[in-house]
Amino acid sequence: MAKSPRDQDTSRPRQLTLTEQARRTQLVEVTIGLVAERGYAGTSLSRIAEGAGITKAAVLYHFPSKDAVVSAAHEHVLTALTGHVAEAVEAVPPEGGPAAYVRAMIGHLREHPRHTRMIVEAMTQGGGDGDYDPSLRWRPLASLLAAARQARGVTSELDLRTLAITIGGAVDAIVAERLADDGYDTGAAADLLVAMVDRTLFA
Amino acid sequence: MAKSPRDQDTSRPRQLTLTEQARRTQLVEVTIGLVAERGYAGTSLSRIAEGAGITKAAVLYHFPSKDAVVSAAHEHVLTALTGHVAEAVEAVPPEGGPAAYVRAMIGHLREHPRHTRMIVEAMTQGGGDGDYDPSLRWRPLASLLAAARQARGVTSELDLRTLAITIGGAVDAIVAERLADDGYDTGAAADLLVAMVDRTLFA
DNA sequence: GTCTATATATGGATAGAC
DNA sequence: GTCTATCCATATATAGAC
Repeated sequence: MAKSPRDQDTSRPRQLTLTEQARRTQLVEVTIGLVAERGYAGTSLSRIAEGAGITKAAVLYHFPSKDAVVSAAHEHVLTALTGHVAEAVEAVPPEGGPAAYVRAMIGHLREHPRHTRMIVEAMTQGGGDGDYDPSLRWRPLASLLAAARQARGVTSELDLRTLAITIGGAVDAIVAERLADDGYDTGAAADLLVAMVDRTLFA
Repeated sequence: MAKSPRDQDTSRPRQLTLTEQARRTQLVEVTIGLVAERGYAGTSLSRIAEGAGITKAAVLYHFPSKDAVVSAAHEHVLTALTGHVAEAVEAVPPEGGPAAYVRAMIGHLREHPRHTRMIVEAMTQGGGDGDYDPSLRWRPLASLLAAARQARGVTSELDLRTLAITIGGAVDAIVAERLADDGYDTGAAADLLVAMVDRTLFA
């Protein structure tokens, strides 16, 4: 039996061949698409194989299991999202951090609607990983909120955890609405959310 | 083969026997529990039957299909939630409607954590129904917001659709956080959310 | 009203040929 | 590197006995 690329010795990382890379990328893309339109439950090994034009066994040559394919897809969309948001936040002064965060999140998910479903599913079911830890999401944002307040010299009491959780949920809901209605103006929605947040944050 | 109770002539609705009622109720309860702890995907006919102490075939005697069981469970939790919230909203003057809505939603889901997962799953995958229509959720809330503003005589421009969507997402996120952390104070969270909403609504 | 037995489909995964 | 063939588990659902 041929050795799977995943089984290679990882101590001296080897360059994947171009075709291997292409296949893996293709499989990840197909998986993202399937999750987007049929949901996590409707994404089977058979359909992934079918979408890529190969057999189930061939898929399992490139990845050790179905969960590994889904995890790779999950990681891919998450990396893209966090990278985009981090870049946007770092490009503005601390006071503008929260606003940049909100606009980058909504903007990215609006531009990549196929990624959106994948991310949502990953949060509710832990798509391949163990359980999802919500604090991974709100803690970074809470830090951002604290930094913004400090930069403005605001010292009043405020539950930043709840504010961060609230913002996260609001972003999700706005993106979901956009998914259900192409005509929904996410820019205006982001503006309103930012206004609410800023008023609360700097009060 | 015995006639299923679901196959009866519906033109003259018949009283279900007590044992039938009890079984159906039990099956719905078991299903809610399963969805709560194993998710929608992990809720199979076998496990429902096992949980109720009967066989798969027996379950399919009381319901025409597995999806019918899940739909019934879904309907049950949704009816309980909307009933509770409607009652709370009607008990206060219009200006207090939005606050009552938020507190009732968070309070109910906090008191019935097993229902929560079921409702969330129903929204993301349409648990048995077709696709979920988000406007079914935000439209009633938007009306509530409009009524509150009118009662206070506020006439400024405000995107009530986005505000309603935002509130819904925030409530979901707060409830989810509570699910992940028993120590999270949902009362304080509701207070903060209500404060944010009222400030935006009556500005 | 509930069971046994069975039909049938689909899922993920493996062994070994080529 | 990909395929055929196969295995095994689990799923929903039905037919008919009791």
